[in-house]
Amino acid sequence: MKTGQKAPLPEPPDPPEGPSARRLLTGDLDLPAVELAQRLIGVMLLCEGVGGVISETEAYGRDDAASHSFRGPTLRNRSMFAGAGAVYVYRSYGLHWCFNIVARDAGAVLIRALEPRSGVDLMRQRRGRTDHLATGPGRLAQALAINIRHDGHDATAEPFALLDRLQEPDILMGPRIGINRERDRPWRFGLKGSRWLSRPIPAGGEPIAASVPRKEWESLP
DNA sequence: ATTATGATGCTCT
DNA sequence: GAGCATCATAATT
Repeated sequence: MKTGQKAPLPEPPDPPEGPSARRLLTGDLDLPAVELAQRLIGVMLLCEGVGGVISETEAYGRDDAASHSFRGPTLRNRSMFAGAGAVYVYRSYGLHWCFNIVARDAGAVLIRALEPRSGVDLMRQRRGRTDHLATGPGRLAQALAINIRHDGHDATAEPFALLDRLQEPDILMGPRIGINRERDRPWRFGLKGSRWLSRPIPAGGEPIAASVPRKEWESLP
């Protein structure tokens, strides 16, 4: 019998998604932030061919005090006002880059984690380690070499690619991480059962029907 | 296992 | 000067 030792994690194989997945277009991204955040779970994100399957997202709405767009356009957040499908990149805590895809009406979806699938060796090299390659927004950006120079680019065009999922995933929801305002909104979404999450989704964050928006979350009290 | 803390740069008050 | 949509390391149960 085994001791309590945890088994080393097998590294992910290359391209299971294959070339058959449809590439998402700007029109696919023109959704309210809460819907887009769910729509992107299971989608493959690549930057110059390096990336994997999105496993965790967070939605930030226009009328959401936790959102960078809440107080209107500024130099930093101008990409959030560039229309759905734009890339919004900002620096976090002075050290890390965070990658967002802009949703409808100056909302955005923070891509918080993905399952490495393509270019894993390069991701390891950039991260300087073999595990925890893209679980967490700062780690993800480092692994994909995303930085401020990508701000304002089109998420559906080179160097980026979004390849659609082939099946509707089961999605968990929970409170967003690292914010102090609007803590009550369960706008963090994760692929059910995935180990590629920055943190587990707390129990009680019940599964929701994949990609079905809940209107009651969309309006402010 | 969980909690604390320092690093670091930019935007807005 | 305050406050971050964070992460890695160290200290502590």
